[in-house]
Amino acid sequence: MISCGRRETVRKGPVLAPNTADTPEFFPEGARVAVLTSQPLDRLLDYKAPADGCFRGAFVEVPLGPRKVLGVIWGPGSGDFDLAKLRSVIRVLDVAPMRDEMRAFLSKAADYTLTPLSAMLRLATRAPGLSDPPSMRKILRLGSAAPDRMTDARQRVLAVMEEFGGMAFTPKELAEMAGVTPSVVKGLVKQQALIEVETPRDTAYPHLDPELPGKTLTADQEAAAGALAKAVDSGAYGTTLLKGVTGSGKTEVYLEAVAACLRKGRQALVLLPEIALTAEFLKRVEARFGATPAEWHSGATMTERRRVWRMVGQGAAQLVIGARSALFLPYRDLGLIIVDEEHDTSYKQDEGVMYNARDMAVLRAAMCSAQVVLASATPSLETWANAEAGKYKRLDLKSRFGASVLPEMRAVDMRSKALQPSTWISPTLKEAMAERLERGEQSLLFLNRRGFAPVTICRACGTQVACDNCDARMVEHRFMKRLMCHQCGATKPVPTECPSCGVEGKMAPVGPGIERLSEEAAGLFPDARIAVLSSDLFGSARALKARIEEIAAGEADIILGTQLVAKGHNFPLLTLVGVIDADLGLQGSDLRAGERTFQLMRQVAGRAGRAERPGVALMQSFQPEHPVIRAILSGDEEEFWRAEAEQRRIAGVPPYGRMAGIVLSGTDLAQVFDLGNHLARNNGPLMQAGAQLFGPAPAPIARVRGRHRVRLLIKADKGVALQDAISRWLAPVRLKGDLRLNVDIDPQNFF
DNA sequence: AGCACGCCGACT
DNA sequence: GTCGGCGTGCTC
Repeated sequence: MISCGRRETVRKGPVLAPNTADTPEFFPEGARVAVLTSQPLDRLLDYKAPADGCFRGAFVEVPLGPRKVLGVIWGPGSGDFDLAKLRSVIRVLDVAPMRDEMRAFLSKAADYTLTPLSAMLRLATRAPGLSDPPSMRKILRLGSAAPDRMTDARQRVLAVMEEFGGMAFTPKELAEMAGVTPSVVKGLVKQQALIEVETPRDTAYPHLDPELPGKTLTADQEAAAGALAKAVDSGAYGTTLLKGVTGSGKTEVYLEAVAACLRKGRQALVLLPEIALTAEFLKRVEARFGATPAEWHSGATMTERRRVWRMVGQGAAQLVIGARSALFLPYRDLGLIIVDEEHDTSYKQDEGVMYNARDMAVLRAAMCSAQVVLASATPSLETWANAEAGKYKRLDLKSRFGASVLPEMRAVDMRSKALQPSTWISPTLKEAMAERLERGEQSLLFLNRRGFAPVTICRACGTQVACDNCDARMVEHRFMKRLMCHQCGATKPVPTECPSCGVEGKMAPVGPGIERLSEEAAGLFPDARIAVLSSDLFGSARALKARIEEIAAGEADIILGTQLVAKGHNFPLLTLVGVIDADLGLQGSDLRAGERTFQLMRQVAGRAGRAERPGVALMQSFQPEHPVIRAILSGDEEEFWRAEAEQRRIAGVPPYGRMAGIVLSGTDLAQVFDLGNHLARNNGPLMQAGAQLFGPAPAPIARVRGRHRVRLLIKADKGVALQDAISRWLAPVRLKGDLRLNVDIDPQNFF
């Protein structure tokens, strides 16, 4: 992460032109107002407006029972609550009020995801200290008085102040800069040669300059950038699919759209998968605009979050680079949303509020007349189909270096290879790796399985060790010398005797995991520097990113990675990608399995030879004639999408039909099933809407953390008002005991 | 989400 | 008798 430093240019007032489009309704003292609180109540509460009144959209503190909670003035009160019991809003908070378009966005998003509005508000207020007054700090200014006696040290301090005229320093910073002790500074303050001024701790983000020269674009990129800029200039809503293979310069192109947006005085947001939000990326943005933008991600400190939230609301952050939830920041005038790697599955939140940030970006943009750019080398079928149907515009970027830079892609037919037991690197792949090693280039082996071995089996009775809480098989993790459940995280020691038949010494690891693959690679190439990139080997996203940067700089010869490595990192020395098991994910019940495999392989393949050196991608497969594998190898993407689209159309599944999942869970299986059966029997609203209901059936992972899970699946035609039917269907449900019900509109994971 | 209210088992 | 378990229900 790049530190912006704390010495920002002091900037008074918002960077953007004042936005006076709407003047929200005012409620005088004592008027009845409806307040949305962040408490999970799922309805508005009436209060009396505070002394001095309040505007619609104001963030307020209200009494709720014995507590004070955060809320937003949503509109006039409903009036059906006893006036005598009505309590007063305590105070209006000192933050930018919520804009009408944001209120509308949260409402629509709540309706779409069937999530209580209060949960949406919580998503939109995930910053600390909103109820506190803006935190202040003391900074120093040059005073008018001259010090009584000029000393060397004092001279140095004043020189620093002169030199950095527009900058704000705390006493400590100034002392450090001038190389003097704090007491020198203190002395100058006492004599009024320096004056202490209280200023808000949260300062505006440095100004971004869209007029700085960008990278030289090819004619192709120029045309795409021009089209995006024109769309942004229109000031209207629109969505564009920006498709281009790795190395085609998508980032440079969409940064020009950002530049157009900044020129217009509107804010821009670049959404990235969390893992792609790297220092390297921020450096590219800084190089284009001359300063670092605001950054929003899960690892941000409280202080950073507060500053981003407040400054975004004041229009004092022109550009936010952020993960999924940056979509819910209180932008003052959002004109452009880039969703980079739009197909990435991490855009779908699978816990709590289950939303797809890609879809919500389109919704938000439609509500605030902004443009959306969905960027990807391998778009999701939904996006591809929307472009086909003309709902989205589509811009295709050719590779900057011509077609020749696409790596040579070949399948390694594993049926003809007689591999040693418990080895997974074919001779073909081994040979290619040896070549790279000799030339000082990097190889990457991709295997989407964490741990050492996915299964531990008893060679005496065939029992597979399963988790005590879930029905999932436990994965051996040799680095921590334990078995782990990837569903609930429970661990236990690797048993020496079979938990089922009791026979000693017959427990054996079966199948490959990334750790085991690294042992094999180390055995084949004892002198090579091997790096393993698996999410469970890193304590923090920061540590992982740091390691990725080291590797990119050449700190490894062989990189072994899980899903992580397919997410848009640039390894300039990489010229070989080996996909250990290209068949993983082709089978299975997930309707997007084919698409996922396709994206993953394309993207992993895109790693190879991104720089000047040509790359090779080898895919080890037991079914090299499978349409997905063949589509990848042939390079004919459109053919793949057309075939996949046709299959989905026939099956009536997204994007040609609508789906929703209902997951019921609880500790008592019978109770969970009872509820499932009850829901299935009382399915009137669904049937009236013409939807189909499947289940209840045990969810694919039937037990997680000791809770039984039962799933209902709803399928409907595209035109059906699915949310409306589901909410009418579920309205009478009262959950007893520890039963839980989760609605997942457009499920991505079928778990 | 909290927090109170309330209705049944094992203690002084 | 009463202390406290956490199921149920309310918060303008």
